[in-house]
Amino acid sequence: MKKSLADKIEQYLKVLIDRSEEKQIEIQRTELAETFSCVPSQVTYVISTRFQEKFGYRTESRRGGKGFVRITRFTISSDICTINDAEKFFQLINELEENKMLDPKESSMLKHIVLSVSSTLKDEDRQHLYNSVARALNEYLNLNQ
Amino acid sequence: MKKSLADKIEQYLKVLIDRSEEKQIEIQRTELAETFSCVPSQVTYVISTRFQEKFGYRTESRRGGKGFVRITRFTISSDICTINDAEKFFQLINELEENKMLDPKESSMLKHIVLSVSSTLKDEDRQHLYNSVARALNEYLNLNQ
DNA sequence: CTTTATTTGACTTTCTTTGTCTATTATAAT
DNA sequence: ATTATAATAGACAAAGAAAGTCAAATAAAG
Repeated sequence: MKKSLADKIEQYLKVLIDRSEEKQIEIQRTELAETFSCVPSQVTYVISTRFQEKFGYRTESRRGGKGFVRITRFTISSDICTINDAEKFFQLINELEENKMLDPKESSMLKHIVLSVSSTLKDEDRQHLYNSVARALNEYLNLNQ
Repeated sequence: MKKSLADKIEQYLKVLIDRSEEKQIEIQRTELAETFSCVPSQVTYVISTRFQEKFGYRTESRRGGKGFVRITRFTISSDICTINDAEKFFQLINELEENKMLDPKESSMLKHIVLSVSSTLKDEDRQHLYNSVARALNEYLNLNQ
């Protein structure tokens, strides 16, 4: 397969992430664009298509002077949580966020809390947690229009 | 991350606060500006963007001769270890809301979810839930300053 | 040939830096 | 005591420095 520019940038970033201690890198969009002699929005394109949550990456960024894009690879260690349920729960939250039922902060707060709490539970309790939180959240959102 | 000047000043102040006995410092805006070779309003900018109530800081100041800016880090008084019933949990949430660490919507959403989930649990699991959610929430709020 | 993915560029938003002008307060002068 | 002066900090706005958005043009895949 002939590698597109997007593929090359993707690979470049993934190598950087793999090599990094924290499985996390920070880049400057403009700088990276210069490295690959392309427009900055090309970098945005690569990040938004290849480094989504569903692929195990999270991104944050800051605009303005000394701005950056941070990409983190998160690994859900399969022995601690049943990927299936956590994943479905995350999916639900993401959907709700997309549909503007949840703000980004609310969304990330819920994810953090549920993930953290679930890690203290036994397998069957964990499953119950995802389920009951999802139902409670649904109920709350219905009650509040 | 390439640190902006604002980031550096922020970090400097946070170190000072952490080291202080009372989690409180007093600085002179002009002096600090000189230390960092910048205009005084840069210091104002850092303080107003990074040391807001929602991040757990309060500021006071006085103009004129012997003027100062005082920054206080306030900590949530509730001891998380003892959060093991609904009442204490709700108290914590209310406190966080008063301190602007949580919006009203976030606050009521959390209450609803935790109450609803807890109603499906046995007594000892319920205790555990309040406690682990409180911990996770605290962790989240700390991570996001 | 149609559909999907990539590339590009113009425009927008956010965050930072700097500067100017205003408000407040302690102190010195009257 | 009253007033003037100097020493602060605050408010606000302009300029600068990134990143984001969106849609049109192009290329690749089916």
